[in-house]
Amino acid sequence: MTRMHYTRDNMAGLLRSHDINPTHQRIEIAHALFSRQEHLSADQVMAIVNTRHSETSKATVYNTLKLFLEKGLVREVIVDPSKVFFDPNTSPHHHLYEVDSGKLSDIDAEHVQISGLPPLPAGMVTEGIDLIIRVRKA
Amino acid sequence: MTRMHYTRDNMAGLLRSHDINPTHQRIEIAHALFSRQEHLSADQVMAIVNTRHSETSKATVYNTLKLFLEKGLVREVIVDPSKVFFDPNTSPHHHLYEVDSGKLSDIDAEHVQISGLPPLPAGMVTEGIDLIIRVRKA
DNA sequence: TCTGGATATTAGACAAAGTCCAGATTGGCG
DNA sequence: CGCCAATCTGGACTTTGTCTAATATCCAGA
Repeated sequence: MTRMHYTRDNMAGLLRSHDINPTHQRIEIAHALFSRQEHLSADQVMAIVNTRHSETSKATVYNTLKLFLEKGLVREVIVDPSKVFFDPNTSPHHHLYEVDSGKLSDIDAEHVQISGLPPLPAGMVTEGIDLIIRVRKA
Repeated sequence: MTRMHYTRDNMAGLLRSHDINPTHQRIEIAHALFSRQEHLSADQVMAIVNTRHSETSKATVYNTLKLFLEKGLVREVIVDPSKVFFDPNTSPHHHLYEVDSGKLSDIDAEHVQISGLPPLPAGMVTEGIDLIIRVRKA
């Protein structure tokens, strides 16, 4: 994958390619996530988007993040009981969570192998596998 | 491990062996979790404990569950962004989460192998590895 | 250009999970 | 019995997220 700049113009294209109508607010929110390539909570997204010029409401931030999720533009990471993180990296990967600091980082799934899992219950399909390594200072 | 009955008397012993003062409320809460061998949320624990005679306050339920957690009596399972589950099974195992129904079940870790993980950051130790298989109806 | 309707956004009320605190209860022990 | 520490309690509070009804925006077609 070629490196690209996460300009707002490119965001519009990205949204369109995921079948999302690229409105002003959606572009700002996508830009917040993708230009940072970081895991952000809804709160953080709202803070970032609202330091820039245009104001975006809480409802829109939540609506938009949910929309991005449905359209496969971002992934949800559930590591902290108090808030959900949104991850602009949708390629297969796992997570390393530093419990003390709350820092969350990616582990590329390419070399990780999980074997010996029992068969799924009948009529079920895997929606996703979340592997979280929780670490703390020694 | 021999099968045992999770009587309230046995709960007192269990608590003591984990360095927890076995009060009336704590025994009831432990009993709720261990006699069912199920994953329960704080809400569910409170509901169960309060259908029986003695009333236990919300604060006590939360305090007690946190205490059990610190003392290694239960494990925390974070799969649902809206509530934490407490797991009386502390032996190494993973989880299967049925997204639609919210049903959560155990996967014995004995035969599951996870390989190829990168080394931990310097000065960090693993606190736990959470593997969650999210499934849904086909 | 004007208009209608679909889509998107908004403020703010609301809900649910969890925390916090100051006062009341309990229980063990001398 | 009376004391002290540990525990428990109700209720106010915080935070994350949802809902709703009203408004704004956009665009296609006349």
